[in-house]
Amino acid sequence: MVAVIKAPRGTRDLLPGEIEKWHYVEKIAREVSEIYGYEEIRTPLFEHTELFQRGIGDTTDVVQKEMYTFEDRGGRSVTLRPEGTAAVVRAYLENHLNSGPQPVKVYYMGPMFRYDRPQAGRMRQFHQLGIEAFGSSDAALDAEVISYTYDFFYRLGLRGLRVEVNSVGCPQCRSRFGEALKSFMEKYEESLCPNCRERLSRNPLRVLDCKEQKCRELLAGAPSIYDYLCRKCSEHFEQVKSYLNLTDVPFEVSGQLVRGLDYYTQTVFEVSPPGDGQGSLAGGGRYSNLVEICGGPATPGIGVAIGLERVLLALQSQGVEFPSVKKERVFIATAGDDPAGKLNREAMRLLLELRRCDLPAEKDLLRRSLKSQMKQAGRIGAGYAVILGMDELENGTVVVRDMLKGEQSEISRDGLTEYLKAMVQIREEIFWKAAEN
RNA sequence: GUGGGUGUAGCUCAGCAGGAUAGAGCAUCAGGUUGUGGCCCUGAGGGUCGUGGGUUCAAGUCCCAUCACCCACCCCA
Repeated sequence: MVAVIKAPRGTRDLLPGEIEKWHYVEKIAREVSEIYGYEEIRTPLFEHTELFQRGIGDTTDVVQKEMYTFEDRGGRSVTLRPEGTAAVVRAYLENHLNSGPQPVKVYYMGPMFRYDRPQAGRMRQFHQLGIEAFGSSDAALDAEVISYTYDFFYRLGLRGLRVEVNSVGCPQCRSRFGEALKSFMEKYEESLCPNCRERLSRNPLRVLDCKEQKCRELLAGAPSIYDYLCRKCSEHFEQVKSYLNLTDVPFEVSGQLVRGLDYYTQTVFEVSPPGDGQGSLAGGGRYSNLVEICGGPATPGIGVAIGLERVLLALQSQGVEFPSVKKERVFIATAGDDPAGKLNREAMRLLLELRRCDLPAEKDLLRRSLKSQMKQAGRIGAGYAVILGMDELENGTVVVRDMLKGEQSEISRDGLTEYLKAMVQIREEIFWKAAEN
């Protein structure tokens, strides 16, 4: 036997039993998006490599070591999207959404790809829900995006989340602050962790969220970003906080919060699950230059990306129950010998008839014994079994067995559909009422 | 890219200081006399013990390498 091929590292299959949870999360995502006025956009799963290099930033880890980049047969360098924002910006420009009514508010949901080493809540193919809003730099929009994120989590049933908000200012504020931070930290260079020494020259702001104890202690005396925000950025941040206070989002201001993607300006935020687990559930912020970087006119934008695998993990660890809406199913079984295939043909007719009437129905597909068929009916959770034998065929009847009660009765073949429809409806009402309590 | 852990049937695991045809529970399939599920009983199928080397009279059991998975770091969702 040849070896079975396994799914590539960092990818996995979502099987029946688990996929229903995804459907539920996706349903809530669409509902919240609609309520907040975001419409769906779908962009390709791969783009020209250059889009991500320019959009995300050449110096970021994502671009430097995590991209799935390859040449297609035409010699073009393409990359499996590692995140959603750059592609949405591209689509916004390419489809001239910038010359339509503003703001433009869209959401996306789908797989992203990063060549990382897999671990809990991190896959090479993972899924994000995200929103992007273009054309407005109003602080109310910042609050809206954060509120959307929180609302999505809240509706799913997640509680106790930590929402951190910060402002990294515009490029001017940032570079002034970076210099200040750098000259401060350089005084203690020998006490810094090797990583931070590296960061000081490359991207000084990143030392702010170092987890090393020593670095953290030093940071206590470090300059604050808030002393370096220009008047405009400072005012914007004040407004964001004040709008946010009008919502029920329990946020905290965190001057240490820095995000790893280069395009963020001003507002940045992150949502993490309770406890000291590092992985955040969502991260986002404002990007005032990204549209320009991608070749468009200066256009403000803001967005968030939510990691759905992590959301599922958080739901699981908080013990959130998923609603299961199961439709009643009917199983058609044939009884006794059927050498001429008469029963089987009649079962096929019944099957079609029930399905035409929107009754989910199954029949035996393995030519098994009645006993096995009943077993199968029970296994798939059929509410009713229809049993058809030679006697019934001759009498123009059929036996309907209530699989929950274990009772059965013979009814006329012609009235089967109406009978089952009525029975199923009654039972669904009972389920519905039970679910209400 | 770095570090740590794990790797025996589909699943969860046993396998005692290395020694006889590698086991259990669950799952699957078939039966428990004529056309009936969920309980019970019986039986069957299913494993090159991740892979490749090595040590040994003998390795699932020891050593090395490799791969995969898990966890953590980096970074991020």
